[in-house]
Amino acid sequence: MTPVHNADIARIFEEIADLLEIQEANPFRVRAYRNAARTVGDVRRDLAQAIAEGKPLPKLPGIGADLAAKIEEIAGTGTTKLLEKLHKQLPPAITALLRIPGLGPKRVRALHRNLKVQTLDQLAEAARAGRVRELPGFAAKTEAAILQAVEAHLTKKQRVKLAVAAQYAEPLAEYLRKPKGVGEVVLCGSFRRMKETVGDLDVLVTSNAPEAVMAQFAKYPEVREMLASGPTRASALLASGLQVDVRVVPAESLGAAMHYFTGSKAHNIAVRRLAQAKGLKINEYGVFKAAKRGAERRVAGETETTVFKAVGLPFIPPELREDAGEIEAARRDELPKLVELGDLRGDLHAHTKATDGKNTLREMALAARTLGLEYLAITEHSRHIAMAHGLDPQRVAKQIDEIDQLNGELEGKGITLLKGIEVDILEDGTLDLPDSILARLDLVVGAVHSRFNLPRARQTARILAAMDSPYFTILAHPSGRLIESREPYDVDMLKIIRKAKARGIALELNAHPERLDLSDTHCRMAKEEGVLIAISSDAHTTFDLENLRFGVGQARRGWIEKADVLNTRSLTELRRLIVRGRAGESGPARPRRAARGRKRSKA
DNA sequence: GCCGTTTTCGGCCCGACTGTTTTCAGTCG
Repeated sequence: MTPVHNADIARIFEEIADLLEIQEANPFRVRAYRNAARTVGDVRRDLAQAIAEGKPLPKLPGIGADLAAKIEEIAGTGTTKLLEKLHKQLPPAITALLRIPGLGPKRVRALHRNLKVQTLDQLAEAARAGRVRELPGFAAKTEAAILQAVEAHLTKKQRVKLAVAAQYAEPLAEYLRKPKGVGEVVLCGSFRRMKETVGDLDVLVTSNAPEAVMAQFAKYPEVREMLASGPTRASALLASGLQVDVRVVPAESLGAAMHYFTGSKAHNIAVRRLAQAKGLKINEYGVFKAAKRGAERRVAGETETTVFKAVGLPFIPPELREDAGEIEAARRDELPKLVELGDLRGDLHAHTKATDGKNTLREMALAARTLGLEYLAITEHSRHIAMAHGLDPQRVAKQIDEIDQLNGELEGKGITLLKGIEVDILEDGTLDLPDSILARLDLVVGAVHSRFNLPRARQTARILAAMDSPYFTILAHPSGRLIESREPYDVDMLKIIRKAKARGIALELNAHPERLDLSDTHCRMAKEEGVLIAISSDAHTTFDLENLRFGVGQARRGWIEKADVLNTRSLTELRRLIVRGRAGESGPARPRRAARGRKRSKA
């Protein structure tokens, strides 16, 4: 049997939920399985491994005796009798039909019962033959929509990277501000939460003339197709393929609507549950208290702060709203004070024309100064990266001289270049340049750029070995993933984080929108272990320096505070921390302390 | 299927839009 991971258990619970739903089982039973899937999927500890080691299953919210037993069963056998039973009653492939927009459990059940549809292909076939429209509850229009959706599903669009979504979202928001009567236009949803990818854009508009907003939206030149359109709400597909949902609310509901449309869904559910316990109801128009004879009294909703206050919480920043412990932390008034872009005093990873960058040393230095940074580390690739003209020791020495000279010219101008390198970690864990040259640099950023598919143990050992170098300052893009296009390499991140702690090494949060690596969960892990994060642009052009804002967004999602970030330090303090790291002291990292806010109770 | 300093039974988040079963179920976010 292949090893069972938490994601496997989660997938089985999801499948059970889908199948039960098609069978019209008790919806709360279905929800219990969906909640369990999410909970298990988010747990950091490998449950099957814990069970194999004879440890008791931790108490997880929403997992009672029955589901706990099923987790143990899946851990032991890779499946559960309930799923097998459901597979005998319904074709396994049928759950794929639920992924088609417009098809829920009721319709899937009808399609299966009456047309014997079991797969997406069979569904497309039935729709083309005009058999779907003959079912009660379906008609020609529905049939056409289903057919189109099934065909589109085969060329499923990827989620859009945050930085890409920003390019579409910001001009649209500007456009929607034009009609008369418009107050605020706020981009909500996962975009506001700074998630690394965005599924669709949620745009909130306050206006006393919603028709004008809807009309304006319908005329937006980038709208390819209106998917739905009512007096206060509309959805459209943009030419870019991005779906946009626009919602108009009165100004007095702005806070409630912002909270509602920012999500996450899990966070909203948790907050509404709190409200319910206080006899309150929250919707996108406000917070309401039941009054006499079924009437309702509005008690909050103008701003998000009033919404949170109504349920007894301080304001929770959008990036934390994942129901990942933020509500518990808020209740105890222990929310982190999240790092902000303005807290960054330098950038510790950048390239120039000497390798694969596009700008000169001077151009990069001046661009960094323009952004208000006090220092910028130049960290070129090392010789192993031939295609990027990686530097050999002679060229590193030459750049050291150039930087010294430029720093002399820039003296007193508010920007200092640091001499660094992005040195390759070779397959055997050695570094791509000799100590003699590394010793002459201000900082050494180590990175994996090859052999991504080594087995977990070897990949981990490789990186741990590299971190033994006394010059190693920062581990660059620690997981190696490229969002939506390359999976992270298989490593034991906890071991790496603990090694970083022991050696006084910082972990990079690479702010490039393709990477955003560390992930938010690994940021939290690093923080809990007392390891500092370097939020770095990995700039290859002067423009790239502005990507730092996405890195900060990701750090905030990872509960990172100013003090957790290496490059919020002054240049003097930074140099001191690096020297301590070289001395083998528990360098940049600061003393471990209790995690602020209980971790997600599910984790 | 889970959960409980108001409960071991009876709750479990809520409203808009669409198409069609003309008064509302199904789906979605």
